[in-house]
Amino acid sequence: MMQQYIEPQFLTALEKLGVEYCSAIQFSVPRQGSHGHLATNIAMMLAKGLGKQPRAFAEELLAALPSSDLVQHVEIAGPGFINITFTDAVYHQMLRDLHGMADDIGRSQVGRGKTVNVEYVSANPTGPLHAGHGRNCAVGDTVANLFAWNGYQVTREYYFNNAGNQMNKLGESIYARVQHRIGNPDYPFPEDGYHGEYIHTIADIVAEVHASEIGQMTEDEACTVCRKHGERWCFEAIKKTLGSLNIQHDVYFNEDSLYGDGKVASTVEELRSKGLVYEKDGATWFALTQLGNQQDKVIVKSTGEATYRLPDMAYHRDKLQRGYDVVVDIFGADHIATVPDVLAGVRALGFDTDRVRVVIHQMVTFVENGEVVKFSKRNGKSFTLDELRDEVGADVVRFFFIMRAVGTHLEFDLGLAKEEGDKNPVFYLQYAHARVCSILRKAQERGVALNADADLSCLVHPKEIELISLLSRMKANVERSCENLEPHTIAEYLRDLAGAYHNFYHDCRILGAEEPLESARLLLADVTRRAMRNGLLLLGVGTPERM
RNA sequence: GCGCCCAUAGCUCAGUUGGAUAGAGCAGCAGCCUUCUAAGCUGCGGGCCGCAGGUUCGAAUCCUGCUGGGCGCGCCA
Repeated sequence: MMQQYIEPQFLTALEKLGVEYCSAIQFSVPRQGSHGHLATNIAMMLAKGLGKQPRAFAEELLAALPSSDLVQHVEIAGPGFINITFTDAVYHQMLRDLHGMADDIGRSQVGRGKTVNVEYVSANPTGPLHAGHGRNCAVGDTVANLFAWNGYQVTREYYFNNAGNQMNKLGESIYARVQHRIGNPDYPFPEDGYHGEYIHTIADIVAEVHASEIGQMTEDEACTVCRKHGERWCFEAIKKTLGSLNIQHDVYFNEDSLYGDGKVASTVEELRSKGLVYEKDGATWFALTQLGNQQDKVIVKSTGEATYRLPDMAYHRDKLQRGYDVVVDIFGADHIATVPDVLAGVRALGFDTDRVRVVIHQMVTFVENGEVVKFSKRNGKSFTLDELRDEVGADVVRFFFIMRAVGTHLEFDLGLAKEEGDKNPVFYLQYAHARVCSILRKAQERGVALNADADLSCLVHPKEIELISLLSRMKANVERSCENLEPHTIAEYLRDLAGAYHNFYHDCRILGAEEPLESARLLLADVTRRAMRNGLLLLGVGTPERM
């Protein structure tokens, strides 16, 4: 936001010097206060091509720079940086502009008119979500939110498979428990069956609902009944878990439908017509090596069933055909091997895979008291996302899973997560929000009204300027976070923002300050409240007004 | 053996797409509430940015090669 006041003047100066430069001038906010409010390396970037010394060229540039009452002074530093120090008037103008945005602070329109499909969670209905799924859920939903906050029209999609081996195992596992229940304790439990507590729960339901007829059915019929109950139960459980984390999908896409409407078959035929498919050992192979990948892979087994790669390609083709400008996949690191194959296939089918953006997040380790926690304390088996949420709360779940860069292995500290106080980073943000709300409430009680026309020129304290500066950068941060698919940068930004507010609050008395200071500070507090609130909404966590 | 990801303070991690003296939280130590929420703020200590080369005005960041860890490499998903 700040650079909009100075960039045109640099362009004018360059023009005056007869230097052609087409890309945007880079400005950055220096870490160090003594380096001014904004710095540019433009002189260093261009000096070499012009055969000049960076500092000498910077001198020429400054001489050609039109004067402005928004700029206090400009200086050349170090190897050729140009450091710009603004007058406080720039900050007052920015705060005024931010206030004018009302509840749109931090929103951008860079994606206006564009559509995006974000696919995430996508766990098959063979059981409740486990704690490790949490990262996919939180990252996916936050990425979807980021697109929405950048003006894109977003479709949140869940891809699932309710056919095949794993689902049959589910049905068989439930059926075995039903048999145990109805007086057949020796009925064999399937090898690699599902052992969770929930299988018993579903078996209870089946035994109750189908009490009379289950004994009459053939094993196959009974397993099918069990599988259907299992699927329904699991999906309900999954959706309930997601709902409790503030996550709702727009589309549940059934993999099986790709067989029904011929999209899987046509994918094979199209690839075959391009000479990329061959038969060997009774199976159908996809010639990935011809596309530069490491090895050819089976796409239809000798049994006639497809391997997952094939419907995956058909599915991605379908999403691209639906016309989304951007198609985003959120995958765990364990799925990494399939990505290049699927993309190669879709590319071979004639689609521009630049439209596909894949977010691969690394695995999660849960730690408590310095020890790795692998299993649930409650049942000694897998640790469910519900249990995690019950233990630490939905806000903490969402925040902890996105607070680290997706590319790094995440250590989820349960001890820290359960902490309801100052150590917990979510509370730090929420507390800042609640604190601003509190002061606005108090102002109202005292009859001090928020004045949109307040004279802001009295805001000159360094902590006030720093807070405004940070607020002015929110939109750019939201844009960059979306462009790079890096939700954690929002968490970082909000921590800085909360810190800047606490600093301001500590050093600058608001209520009771002499007018026009009181009104100006109150306005600054209110803008901070809305920015903080928007940031928390973007992350999908609560925005408490009292704590 | 091959592919992808990672390596930064005692611990967990940031690092503005290659910038100036590498930052934060936690842990440790020392301070700040008769006034708007102390779930806050201030200060101190703590570093061969895994190792070795290379690219250039300039590298934690880019390239190459090592070392150490994670995830994969199936006619499972």
